[in-house]
Amino acid sequence: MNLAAVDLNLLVALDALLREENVTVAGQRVGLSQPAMSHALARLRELLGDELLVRTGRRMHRTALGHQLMPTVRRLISDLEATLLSRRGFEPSTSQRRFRIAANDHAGAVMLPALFARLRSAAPGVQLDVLPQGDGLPLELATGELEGAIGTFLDVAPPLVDRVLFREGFACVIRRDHPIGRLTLRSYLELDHLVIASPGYGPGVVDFALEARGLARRVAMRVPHFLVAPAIVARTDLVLTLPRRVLAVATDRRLRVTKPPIPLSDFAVQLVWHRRSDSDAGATWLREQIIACARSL
DNA sequence: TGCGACAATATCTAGGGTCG
DNA sequence: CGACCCTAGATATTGTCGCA
Repeated sequence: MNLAAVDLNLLVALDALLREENVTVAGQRVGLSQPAMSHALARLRELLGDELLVRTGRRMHRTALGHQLMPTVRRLISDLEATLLSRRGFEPSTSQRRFRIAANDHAGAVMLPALFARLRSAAPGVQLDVLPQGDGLPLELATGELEGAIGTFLDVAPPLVDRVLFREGFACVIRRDHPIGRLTLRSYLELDHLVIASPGYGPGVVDFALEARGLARRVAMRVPHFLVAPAIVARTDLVLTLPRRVLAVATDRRLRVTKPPIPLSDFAVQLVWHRRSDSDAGATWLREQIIACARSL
């Protein structure tokens, strides 16, 4: 294949097609109409001698080759983006760039209000997309899909880089008119617990601390997001152990906040990024904003 | 069976390259 | 510099599939 004879714009179309598995959406993503994208797909099929996407009912699915090409194509596109963006530099006041970061519930609620205010003031044109943390986080960072991730990460290894934004401790919460008096270790174990089953923080630390003393708590309910948890505690006899800073954003007058009746080690909230984005002036600027924001917490 | 969603196709247009 | 050609993208339309 003669590379000079290949329209490298097709690489952009291929990237969008493989990621979206949808011709219409892929077209919207790169600013083409559906027929134009369909035409690009036809040219790619001709060029590569493979269907790349096959229709199954109403959906399109990647072929084996499509699946195999996807990470390579993504890496090529994102390397190109990073190269061009870093050469251009980054001007916050005029930038229209869209940044994407992942954040868990806790980090998001604690960091995002201040971060967004900071971005709005310094860079009114930039857009910030915050996505949930999925299993594919390392790949998303490596391919430039995400500029960074905020949360608790136990094993960060090169080429990923991390920086501790702040350390977080725990508090216990029960409803203000709860019949139980002081929250002692004994009453803590007698009560039913509400657990926030969000990965990366909280429950694990509590359970390990209890287990080290040969104790265990009784979990009556699990919720995926901590923002609903205080409202549930306010109307039930459940006890909730949660990161302390959460209470600053989810305050409820019906709640009584106490110290946990057992010592719980605090945990780090980190910013993680891929080394490749060190050469991306915009991503570097965004990281500086996040770090400055954490410092002001 | 009709409708909506989405991919593919037909046809037209505009922009860029080549050549005389 | 103008005529011509090629190609990508747009609009309009058709085909296919799933669902109520």
